[in-house]
Amino acid sequence: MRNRLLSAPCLSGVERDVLGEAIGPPKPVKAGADLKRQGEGGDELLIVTEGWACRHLVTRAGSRQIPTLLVAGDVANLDLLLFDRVEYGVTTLSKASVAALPKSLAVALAGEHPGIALAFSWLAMAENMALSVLALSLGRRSATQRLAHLLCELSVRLGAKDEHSVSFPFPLTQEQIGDALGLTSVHVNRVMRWLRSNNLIASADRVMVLPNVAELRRFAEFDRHYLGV
Amino acid sequence: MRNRLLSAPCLSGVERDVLGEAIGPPKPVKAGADLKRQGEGGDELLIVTEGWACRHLVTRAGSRQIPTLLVAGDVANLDLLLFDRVEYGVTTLSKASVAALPKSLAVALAGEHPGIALAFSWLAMAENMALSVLALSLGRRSATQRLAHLLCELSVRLGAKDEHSVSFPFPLTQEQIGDALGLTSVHVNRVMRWLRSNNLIASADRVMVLPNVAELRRFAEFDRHYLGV
DNA sequence: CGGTTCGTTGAGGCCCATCAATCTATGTGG
DNA sequence: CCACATAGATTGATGGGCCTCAACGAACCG
Repeated sequence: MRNRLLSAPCLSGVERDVLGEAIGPPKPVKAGADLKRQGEGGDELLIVTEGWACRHLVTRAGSRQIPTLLVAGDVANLDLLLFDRVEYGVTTLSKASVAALPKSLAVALAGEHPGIALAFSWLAMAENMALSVLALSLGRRSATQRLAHLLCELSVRLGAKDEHSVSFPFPLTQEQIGDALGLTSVHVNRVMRWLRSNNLIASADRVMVLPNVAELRRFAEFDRHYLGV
Repeated sequence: MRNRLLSAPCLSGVERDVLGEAIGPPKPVKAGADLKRQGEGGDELLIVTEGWACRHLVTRAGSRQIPTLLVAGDVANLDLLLFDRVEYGVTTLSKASVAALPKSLAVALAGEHPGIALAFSWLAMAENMALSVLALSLGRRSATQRLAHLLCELSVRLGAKDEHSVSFPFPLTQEQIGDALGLTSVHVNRVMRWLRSNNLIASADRVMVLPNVAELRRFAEFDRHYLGV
């Protein structure tokens, strides 16, 4: 089972085990469940073990932005470790399973094991790079490139084999995609049509197919280095 | 002298001193100097002690995005601590002074002092929240709100007194502002004109004046909580 | 079978980019 | 000290990418 936190390179074998055992058992959650409201606190880190979730922010007018999509193995609210409140909400986007790591326990472990403290840093810095690349997308890329780039990123994060053609489960609605890309669902639809008609994607039922990953990456100017992989 | 890293709440007094003494002396740098190229490595953390700098990414077509403006006290390339290469460039935007903290020394200190390791985490997570809020701006806010929000953020980060009217040094060109907001310099100019004609800003020579901070914040939907202050 | 969510498509309009010109400020060399 | 070059600010005209509004179809579900 993939776990982004446990895969930090700065963890020793012992530390990895200790940290792994501190994480509670996964619990099933419905789609569309608000795990955390924007600005709330809480006393446990949430780890998505199955399905999809996201962090999101909302303007007063009600439009939503998803800075981070969360897939199996991702930590939802890492910031909570060192901040009392967290400025984003966490919501499931599909049926999912979520495990908890008590904040106090995480802090204690970080104090005892330097490698665990570094693992938290590592994860935070990795998210940092991803968010910087997102800023480039949102600020400077066309809608088409933005979507293409997101799909390239997800194919890597979901561990798809690096072959000519790639496919992975993809349960998001076009509205949710739009919220991740700063677009409306209507425009996401048109952009997907364009990518499909150019054989860069071939979505089926809840499954995304990238028939020619190399070309899609070239088109999106995707460079996987920023994912820390 | 403000220092973002040393102001982490998880540092003990001793740790703060130890970390402070590990940082080298500030060295003067010209405006527009490339301290680090996109994708480069390096063996020292850079800390801006005076003037302005930025992290930036560039598309193949050459358009630039600045995810983070760096002012006095900010760490430029924190990610370097745990990653071999860093996916953004660092450039000064004005005449500046920059101090260095050797990477190996920083890692060693983090290993000996849990509080120092947590301070790195703290800073990374704080940047994380700022980047998430940036994503909301870039994805969902109008150009005018984006600029207003940036100015509100800078007034807080530069430590301006929280009075009815606020002013702070502001040496950026309109092109650099555009790169931070995902806009062209031409449009930045028009947006500034609009804000000026509505008495929300009153820029003088290299100095930004916010005559009515409360109203500007309301307009920008600015909530300083995300800055971890 | 009716209701709801999501995908799809069209028409029209606005925000912001693009291209281009002018103006000012700053500095530089003769 | 002036002529000139350069960078940045300002303004106009035009166009396009994406939003908004609206309608309809398709899939799913109780």
